[in-house]
Amino acid sequence: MSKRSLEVVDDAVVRCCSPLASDVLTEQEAHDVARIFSALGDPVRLRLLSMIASTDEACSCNLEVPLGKSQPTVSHHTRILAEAGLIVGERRGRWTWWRVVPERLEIAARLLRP
Amino acid sequence: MSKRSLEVVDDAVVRCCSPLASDVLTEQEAHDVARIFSALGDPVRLRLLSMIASTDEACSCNLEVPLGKSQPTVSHHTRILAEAGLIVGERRGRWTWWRVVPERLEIAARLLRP
DNA sequence: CCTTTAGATTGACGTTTGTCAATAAGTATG
DNA sequence: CATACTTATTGACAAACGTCAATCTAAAGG
Repeated sequence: MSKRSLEVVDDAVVRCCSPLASDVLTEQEAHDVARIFSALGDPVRLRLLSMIASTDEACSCNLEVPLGKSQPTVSHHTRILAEAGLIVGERRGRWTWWRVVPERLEIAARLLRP
Repeated sequence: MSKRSLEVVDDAVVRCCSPLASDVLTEQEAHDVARIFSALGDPVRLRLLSMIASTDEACSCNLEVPLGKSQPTVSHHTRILAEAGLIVGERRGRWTWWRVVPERLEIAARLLRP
């Protein structure tokens, strides 16, 4: 695991993919995109992501309460979203500010819709 | 569990949702959409889906070999995709023919891209 | 320094998931 | 019916996941 948990761990998928119906995904492509979708495949993470997406930047300190999850749990989920490249965090002073990475969402969207 | 495993189990999500950034997802919305994304969140299922999407209809008999998975495993994955509403299966004679449900993919896509 | 605060990490736990062998169920054909 | 064939289901098992209490790390302010 990377020393800095905030960065995108796997960016090979940036070049991925044609729409689902165009070509059969290779195992590598499928593996890479599945990482994005499985990060999206949890209700708590989806709400987390929509909270971050609804503002320009969101501080972790504002996410815990509305989610109704413990601080370690929120941290766990932000980590997974970050490792999937869907959000990036920037530490400023005491707080970490999160924002979405639209290009990353676009990769997933492009697979689902021509 | 439904008696007929081929039908869509949960279609409440058909009305879902605005793009991620528009509003914070409710728990119910998040739960419903997460079901779609988590069905997409496995490499084998993604390849399965892209195989089906690449032809009008795909027979299970043609999926096993290229996937390199056992017959029960393929059946398991088609079931999960079907329960997420992403594919529907129709039994014709000995074979089951699968096809994708584009409106269902569209629900997921609309969440990711305005 | 010391204290406080925000966030990450660790460890433990029960649950869910992906996989396959074995078996059952449904369908065509002799 | 009996047999062969295709798909679904069951049961088992290891691996991965979601959760939280406890702990650690890093930053700010006195």
